[in-house]
Amino acid sequence: MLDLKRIRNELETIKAAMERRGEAEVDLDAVVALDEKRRSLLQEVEQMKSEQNAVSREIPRLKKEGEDTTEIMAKMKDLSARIKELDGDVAQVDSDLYEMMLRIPNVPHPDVPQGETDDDNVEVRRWGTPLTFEYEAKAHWDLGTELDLLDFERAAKVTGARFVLYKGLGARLERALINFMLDLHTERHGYQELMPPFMVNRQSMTGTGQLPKFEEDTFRVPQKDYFLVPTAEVPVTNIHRDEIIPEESLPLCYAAYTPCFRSEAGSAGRDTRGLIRQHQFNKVEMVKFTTPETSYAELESLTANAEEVLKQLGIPYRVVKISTGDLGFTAAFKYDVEVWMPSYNRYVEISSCSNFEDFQARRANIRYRPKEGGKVTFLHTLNGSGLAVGRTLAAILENFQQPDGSVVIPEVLRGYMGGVERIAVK
RNA sequence: GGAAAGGUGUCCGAGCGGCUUAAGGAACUGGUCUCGAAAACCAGCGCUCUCUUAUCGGGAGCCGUGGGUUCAAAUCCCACCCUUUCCGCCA
Repeated sequence: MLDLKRIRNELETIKAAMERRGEAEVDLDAVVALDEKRRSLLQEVEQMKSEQNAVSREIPRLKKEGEDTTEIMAKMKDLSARIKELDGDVAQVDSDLYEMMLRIPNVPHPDVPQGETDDDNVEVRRWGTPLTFEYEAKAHWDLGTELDLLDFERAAKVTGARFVLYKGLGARLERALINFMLDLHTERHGYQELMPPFMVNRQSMTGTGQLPKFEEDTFRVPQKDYFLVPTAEVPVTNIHRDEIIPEESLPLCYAAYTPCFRSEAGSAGRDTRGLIRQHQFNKVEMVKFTTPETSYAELESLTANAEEVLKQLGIPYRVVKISTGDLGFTAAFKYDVEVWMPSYNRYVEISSCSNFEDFQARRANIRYRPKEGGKVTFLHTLNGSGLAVGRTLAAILENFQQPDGSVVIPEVLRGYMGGVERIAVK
């Protein structure tokens, strides 16, 4: 959520920012008009309340002195009724304004490249060299099926489309990746491991920005109005909702594994084969809470932490700066890490590392108390995948496939795989 | 699912219609004392909105959430949420 005062005072700047995002539906003039209406109502009703309070303070004294208060009481009853009426109007305006504010996206950082789609994202660096195959490289869904690691058909029978059943060494490899990533981030990168609830309430989903705008992308549990987590970002960011954190404790760095559930509404027909786009997938997520001054430096290290996973695995990747058209609702700035995927013959997103600045902190009311006695202030939140596990497994199958149809296991994973060095057709 | 107790500021905790402008601690920030520190003492110290604004200052609201009663609600009533304990069920 943006700062209403900022919209009021820097209207043209914010308008330009929405323009940059290509957000035509955001009606900032309506927000400003409603804000003005709210403040004029407030002035009126607060003046009345002030009078009510003053008179109410007098009543006990008058009674004590034996004065007749029936006339005053009658007047105050009238005033009280008018206050109640106006309070109702204020509440209505407040809630309308809040609903509008919840649907306004974040202001992009000035360094975000201008663009309309992901084609306008800007590559910032590459690591590793994509392999050239002497033969036709197989896609991970074929490799996974042939090696009996992945079973899409039976997953469809058990549940439906866009689910997968991991089998044998496939399940083992998925689990090995989760453990490897968590160990790397907790032991080497200084994150605290968390295992949060996999369902969250509506307030949490609103706090991180999935709601109210993107409810159709979620899986909802109707009995309790809970939501299956679309990413660990939601439960982990919300653990500090409505809290004030001493600056000495910052930055707070958490790493968490969760399955992620997404309905992928509007993605019909895209990436229908394989592990790339599933209703349920595993992910290790990194989340940081920082001061405003350090958040961009922390974003660099967060991104480096995600990249380190791929460096250790030995999979070629690149990092791109996301353009305004591809930025996403909540982010002020975002890097994507993309792995080389031979079957796609291009780089595919495997991690998004975002700085939300104070956008989520405002929604979720997460603040910090400055060391030097300053005013309690909204902190900055960041997060990034470290990494999407299913896509990592897919990248391993494709990048480490051998001419005989087997797949070599990256060295760093072998300890997690009971020493298995290669998965071959039985 | 049933029963009981409870949710108060950064933390602990009192208050249960108008002597509350939310007591009292703790923490924190100044100051006194000290060679220095600790202790002690003195003072300051909540959040949100709003008016006026360079500041100072004024007003309103905030005691789990939302309604209601009343001239007046932390306090009374209703609904809901959460926590703890006990019972039931259960991996």
